[in-house]
Amino acid sequence: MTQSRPAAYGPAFSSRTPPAHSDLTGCPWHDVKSKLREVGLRPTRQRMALGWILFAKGDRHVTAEMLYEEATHAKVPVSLATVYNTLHQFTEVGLLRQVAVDGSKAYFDTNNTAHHHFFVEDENNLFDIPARDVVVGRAPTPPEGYEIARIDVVVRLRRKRG
Amino acid sequence: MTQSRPAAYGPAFSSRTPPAHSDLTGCPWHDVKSKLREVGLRPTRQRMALGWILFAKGDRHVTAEMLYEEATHAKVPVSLATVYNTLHQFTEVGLLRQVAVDGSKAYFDTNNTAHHHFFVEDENNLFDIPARDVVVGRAPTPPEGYEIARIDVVVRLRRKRG
DNA sequence: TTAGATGCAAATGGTTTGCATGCGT
DNA sequence: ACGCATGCAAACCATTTGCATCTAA
Repeated sequence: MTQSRPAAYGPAFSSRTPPAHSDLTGCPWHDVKSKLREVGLRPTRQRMALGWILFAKGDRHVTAEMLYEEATHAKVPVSLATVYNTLHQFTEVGLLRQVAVDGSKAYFDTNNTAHHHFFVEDENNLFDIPARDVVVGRAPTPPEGYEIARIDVVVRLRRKRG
Repeated sequence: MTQSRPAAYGPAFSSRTPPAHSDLTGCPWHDVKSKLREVGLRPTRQRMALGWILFAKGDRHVTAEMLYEEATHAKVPVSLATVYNTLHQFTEVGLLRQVAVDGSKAYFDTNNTAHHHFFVEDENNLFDIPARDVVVGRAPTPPEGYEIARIDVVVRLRRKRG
């Protein structure tokens, strides 16, 4: 659950945002700022910081509390309320996806492409299922008047005893 | 497993006085009592009542609050704490299954056979996906040291706009 | 009789909200 | 300067817990 510093930028990060200025190519700060601008959110200090933490390291699954602690550790002054606000705003504009696995707390996923999850209840650990391992065979027929908004698959795991 | 109740049972649930004897074979009161005995739970007044409400009408998806209100309406004196206790105990022994769809409240499903769900977010409506409409094609390979405990599929629906 | 069950109320924990102050444009 | 953004603390809500009182066996 602990996160290493966002100091080292993750590998794959630039899926969009053509590099504008040579020396800053691929710089998360830039990417985050563009990301925010693109979706119409003012790039404030805390949104930038949270966005940096969230998107600079590839796919992540965080809870509000986790993100708050990370930000605090990273010496970024943010209130928990703002973390919640930001997570929701990011979700609204499609930057994040909310995953319901544990009735008690909400997880947010930085990977908003179609994919599913593994969840280890005893460890409260949530992670992506490799895209190869397709799980959904065919979508069920929705009842009259409804259409499918999304299909969530959570494969719950337990430690193999032995 | 044994889910299909004899069905025909009036909605009216008069009082806490369980019909004591006579021709009660197949009567939910009986079934519930056996059910409880089988799993080693003492058939107390409130457990009987809650079990009756839950299992006498086929597949159901309830929240603690819903069950509490139903019981109250049915003139069954139960405290909310007991409803929670009972739901959890029933779940532990396999009489119920907990479904995580909405991060905020917990739903309990009386159908504990393998199946999945449709969930209409705007209506907070949860219901089973017909068994025919198999959704899971193949199970993903769990990571080393883990095994699959269960696979939950939630197909989120939205009203078809038209 | 006695372990287990229940009820109430207070405690918890995650999340939200109201409102005064701060900051990006 | 304007208006959204932020922080804090109080409010909220679903759920849990402590403890004294019942009750099924």
